[in-house]
This record gives sequence, structure tokens and C-alpha cells, in this order.
Amino acid sequence: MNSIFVRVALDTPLDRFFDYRFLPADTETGLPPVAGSLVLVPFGRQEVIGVVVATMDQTGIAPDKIRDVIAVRAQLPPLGSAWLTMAMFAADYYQRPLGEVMLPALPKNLRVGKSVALDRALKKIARQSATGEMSPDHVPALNPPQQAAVNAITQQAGYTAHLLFGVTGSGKTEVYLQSAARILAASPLAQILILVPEINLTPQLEMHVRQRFPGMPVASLHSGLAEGERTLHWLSAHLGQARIVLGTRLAIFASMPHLQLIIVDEEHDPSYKQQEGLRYSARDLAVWRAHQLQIPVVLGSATPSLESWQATQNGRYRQLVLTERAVPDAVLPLIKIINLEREKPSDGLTPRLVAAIRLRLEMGEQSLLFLNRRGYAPVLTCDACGWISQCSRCTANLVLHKGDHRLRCHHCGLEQRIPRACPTCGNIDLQPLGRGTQRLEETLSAIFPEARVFRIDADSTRLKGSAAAAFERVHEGGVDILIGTQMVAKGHDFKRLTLVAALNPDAALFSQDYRASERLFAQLMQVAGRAGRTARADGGNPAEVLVQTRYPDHPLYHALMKHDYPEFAADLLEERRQAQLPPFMYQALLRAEARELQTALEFLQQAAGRINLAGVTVHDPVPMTMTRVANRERAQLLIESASRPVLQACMKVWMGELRSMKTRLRWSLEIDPVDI
DNA sequence: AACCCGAGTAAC
DNA sequence: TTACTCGGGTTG
Repeated sequence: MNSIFVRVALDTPLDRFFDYRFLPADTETGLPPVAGSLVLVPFGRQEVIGVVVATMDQTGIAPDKIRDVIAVRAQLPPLGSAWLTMAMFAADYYQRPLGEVMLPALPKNLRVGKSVALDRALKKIARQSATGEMSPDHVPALNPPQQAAVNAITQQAGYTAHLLFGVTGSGKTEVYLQSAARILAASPLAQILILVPEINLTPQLEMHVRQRFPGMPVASLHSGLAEGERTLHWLSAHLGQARIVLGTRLAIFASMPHLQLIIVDEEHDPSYKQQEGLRYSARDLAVWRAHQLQIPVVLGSATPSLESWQATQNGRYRQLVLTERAVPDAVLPLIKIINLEREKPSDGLTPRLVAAIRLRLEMGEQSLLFLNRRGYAPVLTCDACGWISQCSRCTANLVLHKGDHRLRCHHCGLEQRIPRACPTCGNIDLQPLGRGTQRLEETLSAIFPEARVFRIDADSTRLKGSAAAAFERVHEGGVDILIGTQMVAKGHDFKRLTLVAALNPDAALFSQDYRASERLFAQLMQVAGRAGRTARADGGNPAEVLVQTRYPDHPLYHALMKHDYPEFAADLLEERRQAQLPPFMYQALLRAEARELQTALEFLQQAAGRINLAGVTVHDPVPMTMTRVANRERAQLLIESASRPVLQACMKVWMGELRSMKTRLRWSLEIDPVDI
């Protein structure tokens, strides 16, 4: 009998496939694998799992080199062709080998030599039959704009990208849920994918979804899951059992054979961009995937990314506007600017802000202070000689963490004890400079000793489950003054919160990063949205947002006070158009790191010399803003084109050349970089 | 990437 | 002599 050969994608940086022989007698079922099957194959001295991309009755590989498939995971239905096509697109677009896209997208339990975990999970899933009442429960009435949005999303067959634009509290979630309900009701197999930016937001969304759809099989996918659970949830989506899948950016790679609707909540959020390995944008892939499947995709935000906003202007996306606050009696919070030049702060707090907090305490209401900087102080200094606490391995300062008496580098993890005296001049009196959340906590506890002051940041929620517990405590009202980094800005809706303050957001106004102001506006709008969901108890005054700034006349703050995203976006887009920046320009970034900066720069220079194409601009190699991290010197090279396909084609050829360059340094290519 | 191999070098 | 690190090559 003739042999069957399979072409397999493996998780290796080698950008090619490997062929194996399949002998029916070697597997239990004797079934030949098809494209999308998982197979266990020998690879060098190891045995690894790969994905079959093709089967053939012959191969160009010499017979003495060909090895046999060890096992086929025939108990697992193969990955569908749409999923494979998506993976191929992502591999192609982001310039990575297909195997490096596909295999990391699978749960670890499916990528090991033994199939016991897989078999156990399959058995468990087979036991849970979908029972219970599937019809939605407690469905609130929609206001006219919400109803129009739901109609637009659900009444048209085929692909449409909808940008659902509405401030916090305008009822975006309700539009998601009722659109989902319609699509689920219309088709008994339909599956829906909902993405949120942060893992902290999944429990809240999951609760909403489960309350609305009691008995509906729901699966969540995010990096916080234990391996066993992840396997169960992934399989449940893959087998079509889970009707709603919700998760963080990695969930965009979920295998969902009956996917009918994709929702990306807070679509502007930078967390949708993966920042290592395959540097994909889950939002962009969501749109691609919807187009591929000819289904609707909903991108929701109060402050859309300029990319999406621009897409609504030129008609690629359809804009759905929610104009009213959906919560009964809710009004927009009143945003006020405090001029730091005129009102001098003490310990970072202006008298007006302190008074506003005191008022909330008296009324039994909550305040939220937003300070996007964890630790006690960003740096420790010596007044006598000018010494500052610098990291020996990075171009960064060591951050003072007073609680555990440490200086800590937020980039490489270096830690040391706080020195008793200045290392250079011996001065005993070292001063913390600037303010982090820990210091703010200390200050507020001193001013309001009777208040329950609580801090939420990456340090206070390091332990697994502690973030959820912390948010729970705030929800229950066990906190008067909440201090937090951007962690608290997202999604959480705190019922008794009537004051939000941004302590000193000015740094982003003059940042090198041209996206900083876009991010700042989104962040302030979002944190402002934590308040104002309810009117204040005393006579129905709206909730208040106070922004302390040294630049009260900055256009960003003016737009913010008016809650006017469209005006702000129009201004920024005009700037971007004139400066020829995204979204009017497409970019790729080659990064290199080496022991010596010169090595990295020389490599980039060489690489730059290999591009000579009309319509593609290659900039000069430059050291990165933070040149050294963990004793590696880093540099980058920016490539631009006004045409995405031109850039794409150019990168493909270039990547091949770079791979053959045999360098000894580490480098990586990023498409559509966000941090330049 | 993970692994092996051979060469060169340091330690016993 | 053994125990290492380092660079280069291979993976079907």
C-alpha cells in the first residue's frame, strides 16, 4: 500500500514545515490525519506536537530522512479551515512562522506527548450536557439609540465593523448582551466571542453574562486560568458547546466553529496589543476574523482609537452612537481643572482637592485618586551631592518601595535595600523625590486618620485572587478613599463613588511618544467614568472629577471638560495627517539588542541597507528611549509606508534576508508597533 | 528553540 | 584525565 505523508507545522523559529510518513497501523484508529489534526512527531531528539497543514501521497524529502508520525490525536476534532486560515494570515502579517502562531494558541495539555489530560477533559465535557433555561433573564428595556444599535448589529447579514461609540454609562454592555441574545436565539449553534482588555474585568463580565443567560454554556479564556480549566474552556469553544466565549486578547485565537459575532469592549485599550513573542493586535485580528467569516464585529469605546475613528470617517466602519446615559437619572460627571500654578499643592494635594475628599467622607461617599505610578517615590536622591538611585542594569531609576524597605527596578526586577546613607558622599539625609501610590496612601491616612484608605495597584494585588478581593471590598463599601493606578480606571463601576481626581497627569502631554496624549485622554475619560454613574446624594449634584494640572489651558483638558471626544479626535487626526503618522502611515519596527550598543546599531544599519523600495521609508537606526534594560543595549529602526500592502510585501522579503544574515545578536520585527 | 557535537580550556 | 563552556550545525 502507498504511504501517506503529512506536512506539519511545529513550534520552532524555523520558517518551514516538516514532512512525516503516516502508517495507519501505527495509530489506534488507523484514520489518516487531515489538515488541522494534531499529531505527535519525532523532531531531532525530542517528540513534539504539531499541526497538520496538508496531506500528500508523496514528498520531496529523501526516504532516509523521513520519519513516522508517532500518534494522531484522533479523539480531537481537527482545527477548522477558517481557523487555519486565520493563523496563516496572522503568521504572514506579523512575519512569524505558522507553527509559532498556531501551537502557542493551544492549551498546553494538547501540546504534550501524553494525551491523558486531553482524554480526561473530553470525557468531562461529554458529561456536561447543556441543560437549563437558555432564554435571557431580566432583560432591561433599551433606550432608542441602544435599540438602533442592536438592530444595526443584528439585522444585517454578513460582515460589518461597527464602532459603538458611547460614554461610560451609556449602556454599551446592554447593547452587547441584547445583540448576543438575538444572534443566539436566531441560530441554535451560534457562538459569540467577547473580548475585554484586562483579566480583572472578566469576572464582572462573566457575572453579567451568566445572570442574563442562565443555563447558557459560557467559557472564559485568559492567562489566569489553571491548565486544566483552560483545556476545558478551550475544548468547550472548539467543540461548539460554549455559546459565549469571553476573554482577554489571547481569546481572539479561540477555535469557534460557529462564530457569529465578535465584540471588542474598550477597543482602544493598549492591552489588546501583545507586547512580546507574536506581537499581534487582538482588535485588528477581530476585525479580520469577522471579515473572513462574514459576520458582524462590534468595537465599543467612549474614546475610540484614532485608527477606528478614522475608519468611521472614511466609511470602513459603521458608527453607532449612544447619546444618553442609560442608567436612570444618571448625569455626566462634572470635570473641573485645578490650576497647580495658582493653587499650591502640599504633598501633591491642593486644598480644593482635600476639601472635596472631606466632603465625600462627611456624606459617606467614596473618592478615587488616580495616580499612575506605583511605589512610594519614583526615585531617591541626595540633596548634598546630587546622587540619585539608578539601576545598574537599566537606563532607569530605582523606585523607592518603603513598605518592604527596598529600592526596586520596575524594568529588570533588580532589588536592593534602601541605603542608610548616600553611597557617594555619605549624607544621611536621603530624600524621596516625587510621589507614588504608596506615598499618597501614607499622606491621605495622615490627613484623614478616620478614613478607610485603600490602595489598588500591581504591588497590592500581586497574589492570585487578591485583585478580585480588593475590588470586591470597594464594591461592598468597605473603602472611603481609593488610590489606584490604571488598574482601577478600567470597567469597574463603583456605586458610591462621587469624586475622582487625577493627581498629576501632565507628563503625558509632552511625551516623546506621539500616542501619549491619545492614551491620556482615554485614561482620564475612563477614570472619570468610574464616577458619575449616580447622582450625588446631597441634592442630586453630579459627581465630580478634579484634574490637577500645571497646564489648565491645554486643549486636551478643554476637550475633556466638555466630554468632547470627537473634537479632540478631529484635532489629533489632523495633526497626525500633517505629520504623516498612523493611521495615515503604516509602520514596522526592527529592534535589536546586544551587549554593546554599537553592535546593535551596526546590525540595524546593515539591515536598513537592504531595503531600497519606492514607497518605503527607512529611518536611521537609533538607541531606544530606555537604551539599557537588564544590561542589554537596545536600538531600533523604523520603517514606514503609506501603503499597507507595499509595507507588507517589503517586510516579507526583508525578513527572509534578515533570517539568513547569521547574526549573533537578538532582534525582532514588529508590525504596527504602538510603543516607539 | 532545543539539542548535539567537537574544540578548546580549566580543574583534578 | 575529566568537566566545563562556546560556537556551529541540525531538526523531515
